[in-house]
Amino acid sequence: MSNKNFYITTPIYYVNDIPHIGHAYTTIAADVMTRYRKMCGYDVFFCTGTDEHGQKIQRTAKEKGLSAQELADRTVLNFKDLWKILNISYDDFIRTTEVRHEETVQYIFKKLLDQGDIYKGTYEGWYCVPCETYVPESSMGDGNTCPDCGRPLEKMTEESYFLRTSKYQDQLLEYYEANLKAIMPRTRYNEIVSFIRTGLRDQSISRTTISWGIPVPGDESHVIYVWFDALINYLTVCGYPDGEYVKKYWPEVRHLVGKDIIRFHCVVWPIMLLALGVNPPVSVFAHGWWTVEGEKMSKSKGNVVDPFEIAKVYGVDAFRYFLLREVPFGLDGDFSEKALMNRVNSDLANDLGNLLHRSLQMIRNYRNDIVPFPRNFEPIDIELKQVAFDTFLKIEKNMDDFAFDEALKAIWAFISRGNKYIDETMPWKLGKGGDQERLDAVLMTLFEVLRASCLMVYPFIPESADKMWSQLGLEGSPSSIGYAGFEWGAIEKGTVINKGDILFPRIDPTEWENEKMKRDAMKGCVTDPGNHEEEIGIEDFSKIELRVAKVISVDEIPKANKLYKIEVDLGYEKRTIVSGIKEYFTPPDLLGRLIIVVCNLKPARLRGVLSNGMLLAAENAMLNDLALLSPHKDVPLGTRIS
RNA sequence: GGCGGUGUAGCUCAGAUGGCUAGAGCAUGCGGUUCAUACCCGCAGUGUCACUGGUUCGAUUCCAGUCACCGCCA
Repeated sequence: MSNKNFYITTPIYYVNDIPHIGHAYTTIAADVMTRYRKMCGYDVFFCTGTDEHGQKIQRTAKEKGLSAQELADRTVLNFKDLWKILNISYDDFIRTTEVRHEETVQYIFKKLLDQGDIYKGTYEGWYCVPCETYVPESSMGDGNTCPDCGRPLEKMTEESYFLRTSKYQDQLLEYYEANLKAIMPRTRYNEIVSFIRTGLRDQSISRTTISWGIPVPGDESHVIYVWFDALINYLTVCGYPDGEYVKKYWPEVRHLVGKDIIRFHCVVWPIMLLALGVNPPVSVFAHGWWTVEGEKMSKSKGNVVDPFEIAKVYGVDAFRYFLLREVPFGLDGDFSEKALMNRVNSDLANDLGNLLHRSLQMIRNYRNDIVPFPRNFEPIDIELKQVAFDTFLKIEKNMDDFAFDEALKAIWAFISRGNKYIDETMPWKLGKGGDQERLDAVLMTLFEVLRASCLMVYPFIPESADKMWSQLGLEGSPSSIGYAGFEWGAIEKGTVINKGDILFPRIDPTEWENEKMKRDAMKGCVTDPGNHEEEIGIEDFSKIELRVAKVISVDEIPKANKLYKIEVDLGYEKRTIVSGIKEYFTPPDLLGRLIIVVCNLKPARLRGVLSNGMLLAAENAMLNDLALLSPHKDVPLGTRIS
C-alpha cells in the first residue's frame, strides 16, 4: 500500500470504425476500475483515445471523399460522445495525430535507432492490404488468400526498419517468469510465454507503401508502422521522456485490451519499454469477446450492438452493470437484450431497487422520514455490520484480479442479506405497536445497509448510486466519501431521507417484447412478409395512373369508424376519395398535405359515399402504424408518377 | 501437426490436495409475508460431475486412453 498511484488505459480505438459494444466494454471496465481505485484512496490516471494513422484509414477516407484527417476528426466525435453518455471519467484523451504524440514517437524511434535497437533491413512476405498485415505462409488460405478477409494476398518486398526484438526475448521471459500476473488471465499468460519461448523474430516497424502516418526521422520515405506508433500513446500522455507523470504513474501502469491485441501489448510493447529502460506494464489484462444472441458480431450480419441504443433504451447503468456482471472478465460472453432485461429486473429492480424503496417507505411510514438513531442493537444487527465489512474485503480481493463479476456477486449477496433481514425482523409488525426501540434499531441498520451498498455499487453504476445517495438524504456523492470514509453507524443524528422515484423500474416482459419488435422492425430486421405478387411488366404498371394531389378537406362519414371522406385537389380537377385511415389520423394531420392518388381506379361506393380514386399509404399491421406517401419536395398538383 | 484449455442441474457456471446427503444464480413448482417495483423470504427438486479403463478400502476429483468443443502457433 506504499504506492497509491494507479495508471489504467484502454487501447486507443481505430477511427475506421463506429463504436460498438466491444469498445464500450473495455472502456466501461477501465472506468469502473478507476472509480473503484479512487474510492480506495488511490491517485488514478485513466487514459483512452483514438488511433488515427494507417492504411485502412487512408483508404476509408478516400472512399468517402475525405482526407484522412477529416475522417479522423469526424469519427473521434462518435467516441467522445459515447464516453460522455456512458459516464466515462477519463483524465486524458489522446489522438495519435496530435503533435505531442508525433514528437514522442519520433523521439523514441530516434533514440532506439541511435542505440542500435532499431536497424534498417528488408522484409519479404505475403501482405493483405485491407487487413494491413503480413500473413504467414502456414495460415494462408487456398490460392494465397487472406485467412481473415479471404481477399488475395500480395507478395511484397520492402525496405523496412526493424525492432531488435530478438535481443530482448530472454529478458522479457525472465520478467514474465517473475511476474505471474503481468498477463491476465492465466491462459493468455501461458500463450504469450510459450510464444516467446519458441523464439522471436525482429519486428518490422516501418512501411514505404503508406503515407498516412508518422515519418521515420531522417528517412522520410518510411512511415512508422501503425502499431509502433499507437502503443507509444501510453507514454505520450505521461509526457515521456521528461513529464512528471512518467515517474508518478508509469510504474503503476495497467493496460486493458481485447484478446486480439495481446501480442502487441505483451511482446512488442514490453520490449520497446525494456529497450527504453523503463518498466514493462505491471499487467495487461485481455478480456473476452461478446457474441450477440449466440452469433459472432459482424457488420455483414448486421447484428452489431449499438451502445448508444442500448444505453438509451435500458439506461446507462443497466448497460454498465450487465457487461461487467454477466460474464467473467477475460472470458467470452453473449450479449442479448433478453439477458439484459433479466438482469435489470432480478438484480437491479427486485433486489437493489426494491430494498431501497421498501426500506425508505418504512422510515417514512413509521418515523416521518427521519432516520432513527438508537443505541441498543441485537446480534442480528451486528451481523449485518459484519457482513458489510466482509463484503468490502471480498470486493477488494476480486477487484485486484479484475474479477468484476465476482465483486458484484459479493455485493449482491450483501443486498440479498438485507432483504432477508427485513423478513427476519419484520419491522411492519414493530410499526404496529411493537417495541419502538427495536424498530429504531432495525430501521437504522437498514439505512446503514443501504448506505454501504451505495458505496459498493458506485463504481459500477455511478449515476444510480448518486441518486440513491440523495434519496438517503446524504450530502454530496458516495465518491466523495470513499471506502475509507465509511464507518458503520456514523451518520448525522436526525438525517432526513429524501425518498424519490423508483430507482430501477421493472421492465414488463410483454411490453418489452412489443417494444423490441418495433425497434427491430425499424432497423430492418423483419421476416419476409410473404404476400408477394406475381411479376409484372412495365406496361402493366403504366396502366396505373398515379398523380400528386393535395388534401383540401376531411369529413367524417356517419356510422363509419374507419373512414374519412377526403376532398383532394389534382390541380386540373377536384375529387372525393373515401379512405380507411381514420384510426391513424385526425383531420389536421391531413389537411394541406401532398399525397399520391390512384386516379384511374374504378369508382366505388363506400358507406353511401362515392369514392373516386384511392390514396397510397404504407401500413404496418404489426406495429399498428400507417404512413402516407408524399413527394419528398413540392411539385405541381397533378404531376404524374412513373 | 505442435502446445494449452474445456466438457458438472433446463440455462450460465462454482467446486473438490480423492471420503459425510456435489453447490450458486436464473428459470420451474409449492408454502409464507404485506413494508415494497405481482416484490421479498422459505422449502422442493431433478444431475450414472463427457466416455472407457487403471490406481485405491473408496474417484466426479489422481493416472492412461477415446470423443467433442475452444484458444495460441508473428
